[in-house]
Amino acid sequence: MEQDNQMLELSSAMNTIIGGDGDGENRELWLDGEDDDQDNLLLGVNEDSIFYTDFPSLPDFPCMSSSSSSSSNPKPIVSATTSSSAASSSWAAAMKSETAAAISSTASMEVQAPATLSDLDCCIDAMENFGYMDLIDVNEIWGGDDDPSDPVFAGDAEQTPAVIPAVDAPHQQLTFDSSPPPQENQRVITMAAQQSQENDGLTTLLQENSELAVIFFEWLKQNKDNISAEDMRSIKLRRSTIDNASKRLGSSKEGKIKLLKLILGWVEQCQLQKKKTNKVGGENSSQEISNSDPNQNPSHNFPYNPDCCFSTPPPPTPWLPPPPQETPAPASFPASYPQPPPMPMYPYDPYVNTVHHQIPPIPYPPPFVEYPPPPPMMEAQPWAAVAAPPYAVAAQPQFGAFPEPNFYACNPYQMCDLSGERFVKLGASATKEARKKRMARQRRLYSSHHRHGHHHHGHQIAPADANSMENHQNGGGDRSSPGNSSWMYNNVGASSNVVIQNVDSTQPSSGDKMAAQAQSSNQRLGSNDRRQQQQQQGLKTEKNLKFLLQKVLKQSDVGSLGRIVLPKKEAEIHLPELETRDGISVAMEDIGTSRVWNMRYRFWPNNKSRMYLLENTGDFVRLNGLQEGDFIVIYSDTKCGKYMIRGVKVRPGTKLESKKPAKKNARSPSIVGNNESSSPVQIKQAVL
DNA sequence: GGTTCATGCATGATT
DNA sequence: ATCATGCATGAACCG
Repeated sequence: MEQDNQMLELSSAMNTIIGGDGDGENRELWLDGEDDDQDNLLLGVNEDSIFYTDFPSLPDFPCMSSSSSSSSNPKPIVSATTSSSAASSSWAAAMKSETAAAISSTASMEVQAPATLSDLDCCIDAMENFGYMDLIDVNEIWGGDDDPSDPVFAGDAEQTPAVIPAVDAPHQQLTFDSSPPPQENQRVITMAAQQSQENDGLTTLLQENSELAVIFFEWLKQNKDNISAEDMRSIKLRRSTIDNASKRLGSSKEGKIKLLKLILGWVEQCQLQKKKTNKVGGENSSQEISNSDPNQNPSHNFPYNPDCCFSTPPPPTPWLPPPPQETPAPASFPASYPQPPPMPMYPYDPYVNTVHHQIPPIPYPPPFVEYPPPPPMMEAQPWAAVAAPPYAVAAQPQFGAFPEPNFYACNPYQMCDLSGERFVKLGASATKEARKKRMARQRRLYSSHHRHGHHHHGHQIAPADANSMENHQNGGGDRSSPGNSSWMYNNVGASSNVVIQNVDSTQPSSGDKMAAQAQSSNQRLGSNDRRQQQQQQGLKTEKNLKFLLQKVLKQSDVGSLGRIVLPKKEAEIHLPELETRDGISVAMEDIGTSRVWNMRYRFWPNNKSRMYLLENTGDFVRLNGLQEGDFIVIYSDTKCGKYMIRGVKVRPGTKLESKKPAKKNARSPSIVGNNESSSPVQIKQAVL
């Protein structure tokens, strides 16, 4: 509520500045009073700057570019374009020659303001999302409370001479809470005027109002480390600009205060941008790292990225997943694998072997995900090709499992645009350390694995542990997994090319040519289709899924028992070893619905053997409308380290059940043959 | 003969 | 009475 109120107030303030004509076609830009580029707006971003000193520049703020045509009340507010081209014609043109370059060359930026209330909303949403990242405190930025000292929203600012309190806090808000002594006031005015000499517009503005001077001076104090006197001399504001702004903002103190803050905020942005540019040009990204430290000054750490998500509006709500109704338990497979491949060095995979966290749902553009091809028969069978859900589907946000250190990188929305230069740097730098730690952890884990004979009772580990072990046998990016049964899609580099690797040593090598051909054909077809679909979508592959096992559902699997018997061999190979009959709980993400099912993987003693079961499958089966003859496929996501399950319905009329007697004792060899040949698992078993 | 696995059914818990 | 759990049985399959 409070935030809503503030949003309204802000919007109102913006309207005031804009002039409130509500005509999107008639938006006028000013500051220099000449720039017609309605997209170059200052206010919105600098609203932040008003609240935070040293706030990084936020060019191309989200809301603005998303703005839109649909808005009935577009509100471009202030424009301060200092991009190289515009500088010469507008803002920079007003500068004196020797100083103009200082800003124009370093402040190649566009600052935009929320154009509409909805855009503002969007901004806030985005900020809140970043708030998840602990990078900024939304409440602080937008004022969690009805803070009467809020410089923008406070209504009594004009009545109260502004004095900015201590400036120790790095991102302290400018607040007005008391009046300075008259002498001090005069001194401040003088100093401010001196600082702003050669700057007729700004000087005039400051001299006109002592309150502004105080604000200006305190701002200078706060930014003394970032903004030098030289910098200040570079601030050129034409008197006409001031006058123009005054018309919009009103000639009241409040209006002028707003204007001053906009100006100062803009200067900060420019200065910070300048510094960033210099440092980035330097080489090392250590500064970037430090700046990206969420534990540091949040206002510094706003994940600004020129190419960031803000250039693209967040996806519409259809992307939003339904709230998780199933509590997504962390994937918790004990790290125990019967035949771990030899492993000279535990490879790093940023997306695997990480502790899963439950996170709140965050809207983000779902990555375009390719799912590994089903085993041969799935696509070889005409019914499967039709009945199976598309392999390339838009994955929706998950609630259950995200890799710990790379969560942000895994989340396209929070990561904004992964191609964004700065974010790439930040992400790369930030993950370096995590990578080292992970590698060390993985080495420890792996060695521990061997020391304990693969008995990790109760140890929770992501399925990708095994995958990382397997998939990196051949080195860094090679995810082939010799000695293990799997088909993998490999996300190669950033090109989203998919490499299908059949590295299933347990597959029939020569005996089953039909299966092999079908498999090969399937992979080609599937790959091409997926690639094409992917290109159409223009999205990136985000996941590496490894096929683990498949099971044709029997009547007892889809019945009321809510349990599915898993093929023993595959279960023992691809799923963690179970020490106790109680097994382990495992979060299975339903690929079809994106729901995360908390299932239980366990076994029953059966004679001298075991019988493996997946329990709590009832809802999953019902939701997917699975029936006898349909099948499930279980994958592990090697990037995010979680299990994924897919229910595949067979084409109506060709269901296996029609070929299969209900009673096991009624099975006949011929029928059995038909039935089992439709199951890759059975094929394997038959061959093996 | 050994193994796998579908499912019948006994038992206990819950409503 | 119903449901959930888990064991036992036996058909099918394999070597």
